[in-house]
Amino acid sequence: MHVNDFHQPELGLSVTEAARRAQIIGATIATIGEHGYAKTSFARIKERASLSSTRIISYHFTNKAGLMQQVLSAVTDLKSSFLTERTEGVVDPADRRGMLRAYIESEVAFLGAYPECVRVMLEMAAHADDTEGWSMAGIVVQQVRVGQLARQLTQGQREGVFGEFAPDVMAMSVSQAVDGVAAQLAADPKLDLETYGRQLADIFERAAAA
Amino acid sequence: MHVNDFHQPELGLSVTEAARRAQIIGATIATIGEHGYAKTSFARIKERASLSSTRIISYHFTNKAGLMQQVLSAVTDLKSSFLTERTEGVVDPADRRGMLRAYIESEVAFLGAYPECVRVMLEMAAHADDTEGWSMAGIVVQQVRVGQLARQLTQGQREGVFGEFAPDVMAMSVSQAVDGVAAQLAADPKLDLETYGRQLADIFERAAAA
Amino acid sequence: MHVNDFHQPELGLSVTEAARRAQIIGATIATIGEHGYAKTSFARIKERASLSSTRIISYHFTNKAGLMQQVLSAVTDLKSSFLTERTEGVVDPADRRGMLRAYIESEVAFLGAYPECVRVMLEMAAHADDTEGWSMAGIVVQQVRVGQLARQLTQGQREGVFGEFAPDVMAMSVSQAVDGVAAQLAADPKLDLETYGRQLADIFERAAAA
Amino acid sequence: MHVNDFHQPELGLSVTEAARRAQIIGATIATIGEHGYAKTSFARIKERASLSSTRIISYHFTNKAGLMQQVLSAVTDLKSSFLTERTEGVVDPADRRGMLRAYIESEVAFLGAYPECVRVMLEMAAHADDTEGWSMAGIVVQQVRVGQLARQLTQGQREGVFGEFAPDVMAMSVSQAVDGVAAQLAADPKLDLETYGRQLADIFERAAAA
DNA sequence: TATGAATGAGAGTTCATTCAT
DNA sequence: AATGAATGAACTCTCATTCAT
Repeated sequence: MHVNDFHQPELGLSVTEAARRAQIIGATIATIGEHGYAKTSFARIKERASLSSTRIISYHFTNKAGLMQQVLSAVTDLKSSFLTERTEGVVDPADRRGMLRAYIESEVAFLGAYPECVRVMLEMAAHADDTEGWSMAGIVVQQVRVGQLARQLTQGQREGVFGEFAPDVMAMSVSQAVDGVAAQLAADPKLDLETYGRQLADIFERAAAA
Repeated sequence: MHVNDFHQPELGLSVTEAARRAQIIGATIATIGEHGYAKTSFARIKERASLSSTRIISYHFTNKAGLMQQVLSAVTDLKSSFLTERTEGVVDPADRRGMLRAYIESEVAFLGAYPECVRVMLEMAAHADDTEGWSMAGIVVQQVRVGQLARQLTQGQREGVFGEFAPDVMAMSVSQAVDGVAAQLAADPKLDLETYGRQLADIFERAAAA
Repeated sequence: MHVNDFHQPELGLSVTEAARRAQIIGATIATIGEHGYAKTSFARIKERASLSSTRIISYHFTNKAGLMQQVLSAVTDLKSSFLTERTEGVVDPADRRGMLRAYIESEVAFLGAYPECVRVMLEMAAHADDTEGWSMAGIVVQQVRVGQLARQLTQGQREGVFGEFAPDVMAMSVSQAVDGVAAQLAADPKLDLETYGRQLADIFERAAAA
Repeated sequence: MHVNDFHQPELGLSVTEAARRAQIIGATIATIGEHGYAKTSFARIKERASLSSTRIISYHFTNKAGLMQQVLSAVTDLKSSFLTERTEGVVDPADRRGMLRAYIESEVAFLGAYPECVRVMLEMAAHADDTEGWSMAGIVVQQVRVGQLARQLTQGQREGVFGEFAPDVMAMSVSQAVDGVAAQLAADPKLDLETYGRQLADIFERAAAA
């Protein structure tokens, strides 16, 4: 799956509902990625998608909230399919240490693969309260992931693989550290993410070690 | 020094330049704290400060950017004086482990003492590119702090107090984890910050240990 | 073609894009004509065009600059078509003396026919630097005309029809004299333009004579 | 007399009423000269004169109109003294042809000597109706001069020195041509004014010749 | 499936001026 | 001779949305 799945249809042709929506969503992602959420207006999206008027956006989506909601799910879906594709079958779910490392490294890898989407998620989380009417259901997915990580950690402690620490605090720290890489990457796009991911995993492996 | 130093003078009275500015800055902080940066307009600030018109804000500050700049320094100053007051003389600078713990715990303590200010700093960092023309000098101060932490860690490694890890990655993780607490606190204001701070320090102490 | 091509549609009716634009442009011309450029605000235009709000102006034109640009071309077009209509075929282009006279008299005639438009051109030239972003392409058209006149004069000199003088200085003087008539007319609307034009042509004919 | 008679007193020192007024008037002239009348606000004048607040301008002048009035007389006085100084005793008032040439050449010379002042006069004439309440008494002076020229021309015709033409039309043309040089000079500051003035005088001399 | 036309609300900013002292 | 503080009015422009067809 590629982010470029959201893109311009042949110009002038009438397009199916679905394609138009995808096109607009794609343009919105690109716009947020470049200018940030706050400067992402219908007008700007219109330009990026080469639409004749903003009216067509209002037509396909009930609301700005509605559009954003869909943008969020698109990005979230992309991420979760990326992660399952990358993790599934690779690591033994019973291997707690391996799961921790896999969590960190795959998150960092996603960052490298779709920095634009990461920016979008961060921006949307930061502006969650902008318009009333769009729940952060997508963001919640993230929190679920953090919750899962916490549970894995707790389990690992019971099994004696991990030492003593507050599992939820550790999970939060891991999650935050990963988010921090995004900022780092934005500042320096040439950052070596593989190394960075490994070093991050090293750190938290030692922190969690028995 | 308290955040409440910024407050309403008697209504209708003419007030000194400095007092007015402080009042407006205080109202701005409160407004950002409650509604977020994006919804912080002159109109809203006016209401909170019980001013007769927004015009008076434009009178005392060259710009919206100018106002925000000053808000940022106010908050930054408050934080740095809080931290020095709390850390100075308490910990031996040569005690690397102690410094790491002190860093984390004092940051978390600040969070508990001035949650509003933390919100402001986060919001402003997120909207740094909103209006061109206001440098994020204040935010840079933060980055300086992270840099100092990284140097402390490196030094500790040379002295054999700390183990092997990438100091800058560790420093970033610590900083991010601390920021994460802010979100945590916003979600659950009854969060026991002292415990949380200790647990966080524990985690990173183990991660850094020789 | 008449300036009154720009005018009010029935009130309250929805109108085509083109008609609205023409209406707004017309109202703008009238407003500049009456109050001058500096006092021509969207609000005043709105009133003259009987619009419900100034918002509709921003809707149809990207900018104030954009509107003014279009006003300028409207007026310029009007003038150039007036002039060609009046000069074309009437004077033999090889008759240099006749061309000089035709230039002066037709310019003065335009002044009489569309004093409002002349005011607009003068005002806009005077405020060319008001808002950055609108090139004075229309004004340049004027300069082109002066350039053409200069060339005609030079040619006439070569042919021995005209005497010795600096052609560009002469052309500038002619052009300026014509502009001066506008002010004269504004001060005394009953001024006999035909006579005035003839006298002006007489003067420059003698000045240019061999 | 120099335009720089209007200028900054020693900073910080209390200054006499007259000096302050001159300083402000000088700053206003400079500001109009550089930015044009429309962009000449109290704020801009304040900056150029290095005043602490615009309030001081309101203090020394009843009005914006009042200030402009005085600016106008300052400039007008400067010009008329320049002209008398240059013309007086040089040309025999009975020498009509000489007077015509002197008129043109001295006006052009003034232009070269004080381009800033010329800009001011042109700008002010163009915005004569900006603020109600300031008569263009100064501009009228100009018109008086044109009137005098017209009378000289008429007299010259009676004496047989000049040919047949409408004296007021000729006078207006001369006056306008001279103003045109200002624009020319603004476009190309290296323009050779002496030559230009002579050529202009040549043209009108021929136009007026018997 | 898509448009054309319009809209109300609100934004920040600049302006010359005035009431005090 | 000068200031500090404040002000009301007007400005252009952007926003997401809606009524028609």
